[in-house]
Amino acid sequence: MKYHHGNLRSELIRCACTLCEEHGHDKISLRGIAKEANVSQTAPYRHFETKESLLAAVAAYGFVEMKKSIDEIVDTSKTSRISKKTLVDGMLAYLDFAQTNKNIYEVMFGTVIKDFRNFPDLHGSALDAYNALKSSIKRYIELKNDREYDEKCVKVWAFLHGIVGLNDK
Amino acid sequence: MKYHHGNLRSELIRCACTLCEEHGHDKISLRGIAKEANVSQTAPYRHFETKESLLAAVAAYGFVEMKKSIDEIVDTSKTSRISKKTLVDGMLAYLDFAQTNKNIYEVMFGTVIKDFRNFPDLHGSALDAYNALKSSIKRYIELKNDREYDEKCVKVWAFLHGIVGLNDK
DNA sequence: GAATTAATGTTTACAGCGTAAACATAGTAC
DNA sequence: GTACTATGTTTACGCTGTAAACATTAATTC
Repeated sequence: MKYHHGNLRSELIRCACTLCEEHGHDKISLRGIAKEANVSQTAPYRHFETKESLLAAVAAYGFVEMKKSIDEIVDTSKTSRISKKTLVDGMLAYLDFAQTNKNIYEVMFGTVIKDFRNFPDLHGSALDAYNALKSSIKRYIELKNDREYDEKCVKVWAFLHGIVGLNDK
Repeated sequence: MKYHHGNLRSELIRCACTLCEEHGHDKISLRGIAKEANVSQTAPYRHFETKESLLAAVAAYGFVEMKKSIDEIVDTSKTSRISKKTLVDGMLAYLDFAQTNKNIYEVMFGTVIKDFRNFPDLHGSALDAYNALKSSIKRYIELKNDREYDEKCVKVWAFLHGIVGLNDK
């Protein structure tokens, strides 16, 4: 085995995602992730300042995948009208993602990461996911201005997020 | 100082609530709580099987307080009609409680407690809070049967919970 | 009321955690 | 080739949840 891994950073994120989804974010340790990647327990510190910032990368990955899920139903690059069914399918895609990636979803929306602004990548990919939902709303109803789309989008997102949060309770 | 505390159990819950609301559930330790209550670090184990079950008591306390908050606006023991404003005020009471008790709310709805059914008291007080919201809906609109009230109540709760969850994001 | 038992406290111990510091090795630039 | 930088390892520290053994007090039994 060679001393330098080559692409440890992305490998760590991959391992973290796998272990997180398998056991939950509160059951995984930096040491366990390092072990899974076959490196020493402190190797992650060459790529991530803290455990939180590795989990921020996990969350960022989650938002990218979430956007993909929505995009597969409603192509956000287009602007033509969509049916109510398609809009609802997009929302169901959100719920399906949350259910399939329960533990990563928890990292994305829980209190593990205290402030998204500390992690620009995460902040960016979260915004992308938000805009995917907003775009699908734009293609469904006509509103006066962007502000109104934001208001509608936040309501929809809150409802969806609420359903996810109350699930199994 | 006497050897036996007298009412350590409730004192521990009180300390846990205080420290939790002050620092967040992920920043507090059993040892810290024990120290706050002026007992040895393992004393809590005479009253709680695990840290999780002490936090379950914190969550239960939260639901009791939450029900109180709603009850103060909409007396759930009565059945007379209420105005839309009163209903909305009840919902605002929910949001206000969540904001004021941010960290305890996190314990109530987060993944700290894996399964409410492991903690009958918690399960009961959560149900009481749910029924307080449901009662206020009953006093506002007339629906066909209890099932429909449940559907409506879940939607309202999901929306409220979603708003709380997306706050500061 | 003394003896026994149960309840509730303390002390000690252990393995796992995040992470800081010192050190080792490998790839890059001149 | 030599210096520098990036990226790995080893070691160490204080904190954590909690198990086990022990101490003290309260409750129960006779």
